[in-house]
Amino acid sequence: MKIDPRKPADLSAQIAQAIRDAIISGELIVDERLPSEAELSDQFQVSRPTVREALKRLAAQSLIRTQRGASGGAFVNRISFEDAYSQQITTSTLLLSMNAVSFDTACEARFSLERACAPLSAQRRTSDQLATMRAEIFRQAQPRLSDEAFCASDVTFHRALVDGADNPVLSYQLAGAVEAMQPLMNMITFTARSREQIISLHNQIADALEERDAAKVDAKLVELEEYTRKLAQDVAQQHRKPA
Amino acid sequence: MKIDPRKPADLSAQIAQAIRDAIISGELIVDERLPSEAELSDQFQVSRPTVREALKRLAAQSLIRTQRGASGGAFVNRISFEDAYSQQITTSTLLLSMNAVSFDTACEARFSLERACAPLSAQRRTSDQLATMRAEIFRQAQPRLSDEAFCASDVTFHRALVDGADNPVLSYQLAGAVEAMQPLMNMITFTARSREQIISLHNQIADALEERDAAKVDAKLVELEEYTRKLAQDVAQQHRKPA
DNA sequence: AAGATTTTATTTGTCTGACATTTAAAAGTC
DNA sequence: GACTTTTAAATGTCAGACAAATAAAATCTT
Repeated sequence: MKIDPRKPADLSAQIAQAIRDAIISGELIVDERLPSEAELSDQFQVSRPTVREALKRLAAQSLIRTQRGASGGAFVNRISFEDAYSQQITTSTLLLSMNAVSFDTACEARFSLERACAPLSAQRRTSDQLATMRAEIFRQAQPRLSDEAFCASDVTFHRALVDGADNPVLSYQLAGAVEAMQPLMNMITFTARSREQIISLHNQIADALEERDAAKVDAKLVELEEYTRKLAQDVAQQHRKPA
Repeated sequence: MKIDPRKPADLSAQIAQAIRDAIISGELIVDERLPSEAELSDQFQVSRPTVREALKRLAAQSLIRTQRGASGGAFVNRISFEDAYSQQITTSTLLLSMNAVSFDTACEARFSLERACAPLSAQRRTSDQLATMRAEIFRQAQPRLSDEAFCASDVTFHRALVDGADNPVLSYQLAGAVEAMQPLMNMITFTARSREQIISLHNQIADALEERDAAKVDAKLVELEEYTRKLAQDVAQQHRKPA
């Protein structure tokens, strides 16, 4: 692990990159302890605060964890699916909100990915997952539910569907797409009529999963996508010419 | 933005989270300048190094960028698709390598997602993207190509397919899945026979895209997935009883 | 000798104060 | 008015110190 002090980039960024490369290449393995901050400052010929800034960068990416005390230090972290989820959700959410991604584009991506899970989910869904979906549908039918709570329940429903595929890699990839849509969905005002429609489709999706009918799940997801996009269009139109 | 100094977590982590929340909630908007490090240390009642560690954490997530000099400072960064790609690839790659995800699981996820793009790509692919795919197929046919280079070309081919869907959100999500598979794919030794088979399928996929035949693209992707999994199984079997 | 307690050493977390470097704006010069 | 110089503000880096946590070693007690 070497750095070039003449490079224009910040030393702490260079050091972080050097350690990151070592982790990715397998030179440093999971749970291995890095040299102490003092040793690293010697090794890279920089001060301790600079080393610390580098380590904090890596900690922010969940690449290392630190522990105080004797026999403490910085350890290479095994990135868990949990860690990866939350990072992905943060990034995806900001990516959509900051880059003026159209509702249609996001919606298309989300439903395309979700439909990719549908056949697997139809095969493998557990009764627990089906029960979760039914419970969320029940919650969605409560008339006093706020729009935000309705959307949150929608996310839970769809995550259960995705988890039904029983493939953690798929679940991880989808987490970003499904959750990142939520702020966009929150812009929609759901009328009693539109909620009824969505709940009906949710019920049909749950039915299809119960029957393990992949084609029907797919068809209903297509319907749901179309309906969702229509709702968004209505909102956009009302914005153009308000009452 | 407030922090609680009594909390067990590191101050720099708390400060980073407070600023992160402010960005996510929209309290801080893109290109807005954060207070200077000195001002932040006053505000949070901590020292400048602690503030700096917090800022480096945010910089590692591409949430802020910094600029030196007068009228410099830390600015809220617009997360680009580029930034998000590279972060996602790093995370996905480590996630797979560190968590003993089986080849089958990763492969299933990757092809499921890719098949989600196929119908859109069949509709929208440009002739440029088709040309890229043909060029990569040509490269793959070079007999002197190393296994690593063959895999790299494979990634380029499949990314072109995904980009054909003309949906940046989909491309972003897929980048992780496709690229993260590469280290796993690199474990496969491609014989002349298996390369021939893969190239043949690539050609048929390109043909199908040229004809805008979504069903055929899908079918060929299924074939390719099956063949890839078979190759991996052979490798695993050879490991069990080596020559 | 075994177990409980205290001490000690190590390591990260934090602070203070300083200097270097970069950069844009202000001041000065022709 | 255009160019040059100066200045001020901000981040980047350094050195040295102390605080706090923690595990291991040493000591004490029974």
